[in-house]
Amino acid sequence: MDDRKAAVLNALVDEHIRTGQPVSSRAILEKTNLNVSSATVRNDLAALEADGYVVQPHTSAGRIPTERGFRYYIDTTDPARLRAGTRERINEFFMSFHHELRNLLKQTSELLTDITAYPAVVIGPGLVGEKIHGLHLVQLGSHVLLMVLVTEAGQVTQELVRLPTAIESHQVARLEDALVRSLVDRTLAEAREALDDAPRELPAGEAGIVATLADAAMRSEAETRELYVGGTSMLAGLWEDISKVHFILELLERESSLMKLVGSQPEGTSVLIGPELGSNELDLAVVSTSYGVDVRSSGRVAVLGPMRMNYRRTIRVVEEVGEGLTDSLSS
Amino acid sequence: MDDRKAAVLNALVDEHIRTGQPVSSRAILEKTNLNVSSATVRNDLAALEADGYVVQPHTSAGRIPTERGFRYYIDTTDPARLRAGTRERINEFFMSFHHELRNLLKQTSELLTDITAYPAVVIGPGLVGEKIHGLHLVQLGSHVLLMVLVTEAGQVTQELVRLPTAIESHQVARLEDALVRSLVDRTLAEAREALDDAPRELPAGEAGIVATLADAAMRSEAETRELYVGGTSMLAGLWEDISKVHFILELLERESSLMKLVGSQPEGTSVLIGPELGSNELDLAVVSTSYGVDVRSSGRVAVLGPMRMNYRRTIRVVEEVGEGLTDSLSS
DNA sequence: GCCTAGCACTCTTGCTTGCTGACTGCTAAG
DNA sequence: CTTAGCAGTCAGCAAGCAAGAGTGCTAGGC
Repeated sequence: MDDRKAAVLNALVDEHIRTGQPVSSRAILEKTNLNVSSATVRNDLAALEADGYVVQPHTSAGRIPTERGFRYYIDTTDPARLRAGTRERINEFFMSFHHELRNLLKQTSELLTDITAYPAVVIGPGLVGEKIHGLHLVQLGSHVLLMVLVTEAGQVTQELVRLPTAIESHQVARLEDALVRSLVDRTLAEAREALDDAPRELPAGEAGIVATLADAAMRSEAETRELYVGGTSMLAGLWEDISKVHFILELLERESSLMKLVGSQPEGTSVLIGPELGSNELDLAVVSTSYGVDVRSSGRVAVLGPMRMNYRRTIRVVEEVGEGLTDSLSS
Repeated sequence: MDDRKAAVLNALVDEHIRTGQPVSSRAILEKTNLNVSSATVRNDLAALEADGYVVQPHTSAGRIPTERGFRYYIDTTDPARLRAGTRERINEFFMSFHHELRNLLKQTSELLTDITAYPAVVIGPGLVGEKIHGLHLVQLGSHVLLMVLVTEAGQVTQELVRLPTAIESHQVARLEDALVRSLVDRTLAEAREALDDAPRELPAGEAGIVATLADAAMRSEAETRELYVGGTSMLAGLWEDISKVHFILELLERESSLMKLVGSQPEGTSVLIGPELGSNELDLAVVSTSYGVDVRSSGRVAVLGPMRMNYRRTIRVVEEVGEGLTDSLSS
């Protein structure tokens, strides 16, 4: 790949991203300052086509990049510098302090989507913690309790517990006491052992309930990462085909798919396109980066769009937002 | 409105819901067992049009219901009986116990969307509680703490607190103790008064931090209802026009709009269509019902779709699911 | 050996036209 | 009040046509 071919390819991808249309040899000529004729560009295009970087949708049309063409463009083009207004907007967002964690993350996804005009995903910080730090019981119905568990790292689960027998409200406080004494400041494994002692202090009827509650606590061990999706309405305009919109919406709904796409990337920034995302023939690109420094405060932010997304700008924005979030959570 | 006109109108709406197309006089004849000719039906249709129940998209087309026509249909038609398989599916869902509150609500919205094929919304239970029941501090960064607050009713907020000075990990436990002693088991108003006493026990540097943390606790008072939206991918197929899909997606993203549409309804089942939802000329219908018995465990479940939604079935499904959720949370 | 002007060829796109079929409204009679 | 019959209207579809955009190829120039 010589210099001119590279320039032609990058100009072509740039232009295709801008217009969404096949790009003609003349358009490339206008966008570059190569001192050659359109016929020369056409020769280069033919070579690029032979190498699999571009294709022609039909004989008398311009070229559009293949997935390989996009890949080359992404790997060789520098991220854009953001306009001062945009940088300022991001800085302001993270300057003004956000009080509620969930709100911060939700609004971060909205910030990303506002600036990039693509749907955005934020994966919440890990907050993985083995030890139980707090435990609270709330009675919802005669047979139903809500048990709120807080781990040492700040992870919260709200467990529902259905009791075999009705319970009086004055018993709830006593049960809570018993559970707090036997579970708090212990890992779940340790707690299980400690359990055998706890029931002895309680009336016979309540011993069984403690066991039920403790079982519920055990179950909550699984890490549940929180996911914040913003800007789904954007995608009505991004993909022409309504069936593609449907597909992407479905993807955004399935938390597991999103985690696989975004969550399983190595630390740092990554751009994945089309087939690299698993399913073939998928007009999708995902730009993501990690935030946070230790496992408690770290997660990922991501933006997704069609393959012809504005990578230069989007990558920059995602990185800036990732840094802002890092500062907010761990400085 | 005589009997035959009512029958004609209801048959027309039924058929329009089924096909989405304008309904001709002949089609109505085939769907009803009226012993009249199509010309008679045409006369009735002309009368219904004069009364504003139906309109003709163009001269030589059948009729489609107006918003008033839909309203009449909804108010006079009985909900459908569900197929045994569907009823069983709902029962099974609520029989198998769900351990995590957030999961239960999320999956309930998915159940609704699965059965009805429309997007669904679940508004979480109130869980409003004034008194602070638990408080936990977690250190995220040198200047950032995460404070988890649990109210008496089980409501959880995760407050981020930025400190003016760096903090050592051994101080966190002491701060937590101080806050627990002064805030737990008090309402936020009472806590504010109690605050003046707490700092005396602590080293000078930490007194200011306690004040900062207490301020954060005060701020979290605002009730934050949780919203679970499922089945957004459905709407790619429900509305023809992509700009409508865009509009509805936007609506589903704005929690405030959803709360206004769904949350502000009186207890029981309600069906709102088009203009009744605020903005005019809006092809939208919302079927919702309340669940739970007291303020702690009660919220709403809702389904939304185009005005030509299958009301008879949808109303039934929403009500059954609402009842199931009520049992799960408050029996 | 690389570049370029010129030209023939291809294929999409948009427009027009005409036709068919679906419904209605109206009229006059039962 | 109902109905048979008929004329009138309009959307939807397909075919045909012209214009325009863009390429590939060839032959000649540096």
